[in-house]
Amino acid sequence: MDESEFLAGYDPRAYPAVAVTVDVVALTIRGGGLRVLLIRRAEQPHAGLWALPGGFIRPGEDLPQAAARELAEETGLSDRSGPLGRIHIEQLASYGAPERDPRMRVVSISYLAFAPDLPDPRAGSDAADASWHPVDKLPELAFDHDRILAHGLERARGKLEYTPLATAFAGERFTISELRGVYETVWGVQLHAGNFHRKILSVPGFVESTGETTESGGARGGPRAKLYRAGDARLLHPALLRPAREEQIR
Amino acid sequence: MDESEFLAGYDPRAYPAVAVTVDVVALTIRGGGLRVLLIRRAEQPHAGLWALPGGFIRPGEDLPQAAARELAEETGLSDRSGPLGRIHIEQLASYGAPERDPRMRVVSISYLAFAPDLPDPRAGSDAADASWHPVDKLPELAFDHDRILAHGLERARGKLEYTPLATAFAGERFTISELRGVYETVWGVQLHAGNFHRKILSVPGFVESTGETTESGGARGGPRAKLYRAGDARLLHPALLRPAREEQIR
DNA sequence: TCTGTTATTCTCATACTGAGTTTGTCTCAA
DNA sequence: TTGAGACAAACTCAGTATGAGAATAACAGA
Repeated sequence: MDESEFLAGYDPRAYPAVAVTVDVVALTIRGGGLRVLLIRRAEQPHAGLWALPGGFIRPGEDLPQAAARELAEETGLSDRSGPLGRIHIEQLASYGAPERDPRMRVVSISYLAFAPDLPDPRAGSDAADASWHPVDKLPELAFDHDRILAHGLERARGKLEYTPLATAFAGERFTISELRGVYETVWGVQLHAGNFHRKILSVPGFVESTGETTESGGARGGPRAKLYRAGDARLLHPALLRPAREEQIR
Repeated sequence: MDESEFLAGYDPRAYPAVAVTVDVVALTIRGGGLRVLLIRRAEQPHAGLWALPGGFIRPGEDLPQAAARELAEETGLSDRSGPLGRIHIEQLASYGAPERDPRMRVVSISYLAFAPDLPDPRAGSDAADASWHPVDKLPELAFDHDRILAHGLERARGKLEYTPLATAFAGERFTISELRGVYETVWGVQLHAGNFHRKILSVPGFVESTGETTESGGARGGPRAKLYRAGDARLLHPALLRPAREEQIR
């Protein structure tokens, strides 16, 4: 049955109401680890549990717009100005299992956001509490948000392979080592510094030199590092592949 | 605002109704080309235009289930039995621009389906007409279905690179050349037969030999080809990359 | 000044890819 | 029956990419 034929022949209000929400998996790197923005639920069901920020879409509001608004409400930053201007947001997936919310039919469209070290979230009027949680030490999550988050993490890890997304986690200017830190943090593996360095500089358009170096060497020694900024590539070619794990192939 | 806090505090029925539909981009290979299943709209708006099969989700029905049902209704085949048992269905993306349907707010969750040469669709009671259209010679489509279809095609092309999806377009048993034909059709490029052959056999778990060969040589000559079936790999490693196009990198 | 750290560059063996060639089987038409 | 062309399969070879390790040099801190 075609959607519009349905609409022409039936009154949707005669069907049980369907609520459409957006949920945002917002990732940043803080304190040396990958973290996700969670809010603590104030109301039933699942009151007291942590959940992804999200909410009902508003009339006249597009989906990506709703996701940006939800994120802005939690971080206190506007999408238009300030550091949030560099935030990357993309659609992740949709979840609509009939019983995922015990009260009514809720279809949730999830978005994935990446950004360099964001400020502490402010608990809005609608959230009891909000904070950045290390993804490797998560509390129990409300609804099916653990599944959504797992999906977001896997998407983020995959996207580092063939897009310059890692630069979105770094500052405006960064060193190759900082970029390597992003990969190591998100992938949770150690990379060979020399090979990584060679690879980054050999992928066309990934990074471009600023001609500058850091003000001083590293905290524990070492020479000053050259500074780079993000290049103009939208895809990395050849891709920067994770070390293959046999278990994910079969 | 969290979805459930919203729900606890507000009556969703007080908001304008939101309709949730699924739309299916069903792809198959027929007549030497890649084709998509389209139905001709019988009702306004866009009556007479072609559209992707889809429809309203039903109470108690999960999203993938709704997509499978819509596809089954158009093809006349059940997902549980027959050739449709081998169909691959995955979620594509969601579309919810406020004005994408002129009558009311409609959020559509699109699904992508691949299958070997499917039978002719039967026009259901709800569709004026249904048929497989070559993707390189499309009619004008209703709503934003051109965008959804373009997204589906790009996803399909990408998935051939790192998953054994191509085998879902081939029959139960196939030759390396047939598999190469799938890649050439979906990607729209010519591949080097020798290199392709070497590559397919070198990727662990992509295909496994049946020990058999075709009954006779090709229509225009050539030796009998060995027959293979799909292997147990879920990811291809190393991946089978498309020839890089500069324009998609920058 | 000495020691340990780290950025950057090299080396070298192995793996993968693109392009072309070789061998032998098969269909079709003269 | 035979020759031409088609095609599966395997091979060659040069160019490129990757993994592992080592070398070099700049720098922090003791």
